[in-house]
Amino acid sequence: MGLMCAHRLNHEQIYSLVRAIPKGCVATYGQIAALAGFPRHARQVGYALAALNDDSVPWHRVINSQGVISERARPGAVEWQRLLLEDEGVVFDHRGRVPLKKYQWQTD
DNA sequence: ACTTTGACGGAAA
DNA sequence: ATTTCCGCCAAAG
Repeated sequence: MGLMCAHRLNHEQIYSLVRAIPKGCVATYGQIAALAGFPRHARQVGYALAALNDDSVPWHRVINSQGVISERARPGAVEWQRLLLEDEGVVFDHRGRVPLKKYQWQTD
């Protein structure tokens, strides 16, 4: 039933947290890992999202710690992600970065 | 039981 | 500011 503290970070834990990111906000890979209880596992969050095959996960709300949309193999993916974010009100700065101060999901 | 495949982040130079 | 180094590992075939 409830959530137990797992001894490893699986993809579903990551997806659950990403589903909780409010519309119009962003979270960083490292932030999701830390919220899951695995502070230095940002890369795994990227791996999980790369393997994603689930429409219910708002993967576009996850960006890197610089406020930049991370590069990936598939051409056009970065531009697509930006459009999805802009559609929900996220405004990028002139360098193509999301101001984290303004849009990062605050939890605590 | 391997081997391959990937959307990171912090520190140091 | 930019580059390099290194720790990080689940899932699918």
